[in-house]
Amino acid sequence: MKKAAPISPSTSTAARRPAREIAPPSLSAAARPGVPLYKEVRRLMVDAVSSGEWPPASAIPSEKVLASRFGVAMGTLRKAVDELVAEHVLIRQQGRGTFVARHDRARLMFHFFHIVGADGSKETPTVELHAFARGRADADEAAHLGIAEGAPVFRIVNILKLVGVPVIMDRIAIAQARFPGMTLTAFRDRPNTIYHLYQNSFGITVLRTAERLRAVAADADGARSLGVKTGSPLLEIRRTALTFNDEPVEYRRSLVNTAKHEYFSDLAKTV
Amino acid sequence: MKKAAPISPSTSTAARRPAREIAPPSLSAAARPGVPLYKEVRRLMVDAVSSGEWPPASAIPSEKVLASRFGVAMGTLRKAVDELVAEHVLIRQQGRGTFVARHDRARLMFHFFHIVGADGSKETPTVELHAFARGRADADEAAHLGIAEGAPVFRIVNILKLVGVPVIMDRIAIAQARFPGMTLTAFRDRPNTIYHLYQNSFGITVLRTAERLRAVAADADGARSLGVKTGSPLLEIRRTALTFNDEPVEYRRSLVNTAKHEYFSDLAKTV
DNA sequence: AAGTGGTCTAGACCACCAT
DNA sequence: TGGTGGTCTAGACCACTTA
Repeated sequence: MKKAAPISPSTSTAARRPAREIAPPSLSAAARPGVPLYKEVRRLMVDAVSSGEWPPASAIPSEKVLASRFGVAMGTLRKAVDELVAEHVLIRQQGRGTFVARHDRARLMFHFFHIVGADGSKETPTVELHAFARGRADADEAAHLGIAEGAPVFRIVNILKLVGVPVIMDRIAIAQARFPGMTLTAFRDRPNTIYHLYQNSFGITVLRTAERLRAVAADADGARSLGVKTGSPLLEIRRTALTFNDEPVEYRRSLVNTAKHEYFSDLAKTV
Repeated sequence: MKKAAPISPSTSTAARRPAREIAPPSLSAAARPGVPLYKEVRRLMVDAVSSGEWPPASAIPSEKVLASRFGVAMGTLRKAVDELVAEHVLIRQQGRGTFVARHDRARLMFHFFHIVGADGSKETPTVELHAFARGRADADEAAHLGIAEGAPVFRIVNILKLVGVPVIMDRIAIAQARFPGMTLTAFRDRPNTIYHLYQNSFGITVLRTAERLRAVAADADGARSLGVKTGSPLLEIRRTALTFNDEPVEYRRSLVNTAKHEYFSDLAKTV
């Protein structure tokens, strides 16, 4: 076995290790008792991604190389990669390699944009920045961002238009501590999606979201922004965007005019 | 190799087959070219479940037995089972066996009931049957049930109460052809959930749902049923419930009073 | 003690992509 | 042609449940 740094053949919890590795102390990362080897490999790979060793869109080393680097068999390495592919952290491409997932427009639309036309068609919205301000987190924002009440935040208001008609008003709150140096111009002039900006300029990758929805009556502000009468029913979405380890990074309150659009939830495969 | 009925070592598409199986014709089910072996195994297992050979809650044969029965290696068999477990068709229990998933109350609440309190807590609702009737599918129902307009349907109206307060009005439509012999009493006196009734009395297992949400103003009927004023904002959910092969089996329109509750969507792991 | 699923190994050949 | 991921094999030992 010419492997480099076997993670940890130590505990008797995981499956059989080769006999010639009965004793050697864990070299790089000690696996805790009860944790399968492939989970430990997975953790090391998440570290490599979130630390920036493997930046977005880059190709990671081949499975053969990684198996050797971690001192595990191909099957074990693949099981770790399988999980990260399922969570959209990595993307496999047969014949080409495995890549760190990048937040491009297609991914945003597919995974994080749930408003569709009445016929189920999904259009890309045009985004208009209406406000960018510094402030201090209120209780609601603090709770959902996992920060202290009164901690400094950025607040952004966007109006999203579909086929020229305003349909969604987004009010976004992010912690200033997580996005140091964020500016109005960075936000306004970004050539790509907002999650792409988070990822490329601040090293924050949004992996999943939790959303809570309710029907509300339009207040004066919402009514004006979306061109409906005060009191009209609007769909309110409160979204928390999460990164690695389920850490919250963005809190977004959206108002949606569902007269000609709707929210689509495909609680699909393998939830 | 003392395996029983190797699925199909025929085409050169899948990976290596043992040399001594170069020629033998496919015995039970011919795998089509380009289809991996484990997908074919998976298909056979789905057949066994949906045909009733493995009824709900029953233990399926052990992995060793199944690998032999299908003439594949354990790893291949496990890959097929992995998928069905991820889709909640099967449930693995270490040391006990693998079982066909059953529609009990816990599963309903976890996978198919998305209304939570303002604090995120989930309570089990009490269900009141308000109407049961035969009718003919309108265009909307026909489209979502995959049947012809005018085809016979059952229509059920339920009021769901949380802590004694009516919060949800469900209007359910199902094709009579799929639920022969369905009666008011079967519906009213079921000791378990409605999906449990579908599964046990009609052999229909609901696997997943697609939901479309919008905010609407309460009409007279909805307002009366939910105890709110006409015109109040209500959350409308239109749900299509699907079984194997994504066949629609139930179309449900719900109205939800989201004054003190909300819809929770955890577009979580591995969507 | 026997049987089940859970993890892991150390390979093999295949399909695909880039060169 | 060489390298990548995709599939598959034939085992092993471990952890857990049940009897």
